[in-house]
Amino acid sequence: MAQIETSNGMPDGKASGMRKRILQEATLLFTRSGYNAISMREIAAACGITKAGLYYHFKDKEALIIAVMTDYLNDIGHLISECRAASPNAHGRLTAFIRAIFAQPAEKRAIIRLASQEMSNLSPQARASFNQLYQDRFIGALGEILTEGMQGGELRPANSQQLVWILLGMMYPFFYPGQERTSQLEEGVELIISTFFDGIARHVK
Amino acid sequence: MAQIETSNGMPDGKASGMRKRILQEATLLFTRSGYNAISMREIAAACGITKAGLYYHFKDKEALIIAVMTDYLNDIGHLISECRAASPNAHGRLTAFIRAIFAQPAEKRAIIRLASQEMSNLSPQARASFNQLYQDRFIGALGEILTEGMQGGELRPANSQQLVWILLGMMYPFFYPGQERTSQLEEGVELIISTFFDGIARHVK
DNA sequence: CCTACCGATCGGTAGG
DNA sequence: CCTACCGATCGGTAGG
Repeated sequence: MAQIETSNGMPDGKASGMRKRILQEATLLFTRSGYNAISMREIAAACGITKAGLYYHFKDKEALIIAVMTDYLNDIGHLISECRAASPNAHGRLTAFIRAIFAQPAEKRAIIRLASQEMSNLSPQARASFNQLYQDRFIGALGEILTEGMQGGELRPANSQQLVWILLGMMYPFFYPGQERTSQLEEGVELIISTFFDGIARHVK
Repeated sequence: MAQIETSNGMPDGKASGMRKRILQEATLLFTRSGYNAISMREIAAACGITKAGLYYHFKDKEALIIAVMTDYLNDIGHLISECRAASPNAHGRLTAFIRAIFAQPAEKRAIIRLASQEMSNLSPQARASFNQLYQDRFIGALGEILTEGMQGGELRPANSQQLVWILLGMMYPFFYPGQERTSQLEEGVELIISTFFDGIARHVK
């Protein structure tokens, strides 16, 4: 493939173009096969550079996956803020969040799974700092929406943190590179929403 | 540590004792850190034998993880049969299943997560055959319980296969080696059950 | 960003 | 010929 760089000769710029390219390719490869299954050589080859070139942009392999996950967590943080502003109640806010996540490219939302999956393979320091970001930007922000919904009487009282995990868990199977699951994605999204809020039992109206 | 073998001198027996020991240790290590993060040397050391000894019992690393996952899938198959027999309706059968899974040692139920997670790291042949077993013993068996519940009017109509994935997804976060999640496990189990069947919205009775 | 490499460790197998 | 391994090393590859 030909090179895609639209500009070069920027010696001190942070957004070098290649850095973004590396993050894109690493996201694809890591979410497809896992952190340990992907070598720095493979990522370099996907980017059209050598392995040593990778180490110019990222200190080591861990710094690369941390960048992938941190960038996405920041996106998620903004997304949750928008969903909160878009509706006054928990149902509206959370359905907006769920639909927005599934409107993303599959390899983007797969980073949520990647983060849970590879947390144990991070160094203790990286794990600690990333875990805090994960809690602040993601789990905590969703938990607040649930807590407010319970206080307003919209939702029945429960452990908000556990409910966040349960909601994310329901979405989890759709974060794998599935086969025909893609064509049934819209159906799955609505099933997640209706199950989470109303359950699957046939209620007497 | 001392050897734990209770008997020896069984020249033609298949259950050699060491084979079970290997499967136990591999289960712990693989579920804790993932397939690629654990070396055959580490598994051998945990068993008190050399790496070459491992290869006497298992042809290669893939055969070992396949054995871990297949043995557990067979247990699950029996478990689902028992849950089916224990109750006449979907609610009773599935709550029995969920409670039984969470009554297992954490590293046992973590194999469910391991299977989803490491499927992509298996060779195409192994993946194909394992996927079929997974579908037969697990996903399909649970899907049947849901389908029957819908036909009997107990559950509202929906895509059974997707609902199985959603139910397993809800349990998924509790399949990680969590910290304080263990003390809140019973609360989490009941929250999964009540959410799956009734949802989290405050319904008018 | 590349060429040219390193210490170490990977999964797997030899003869005994 | 068999079992249940061991000590040493194979060809390749990991991150750096």
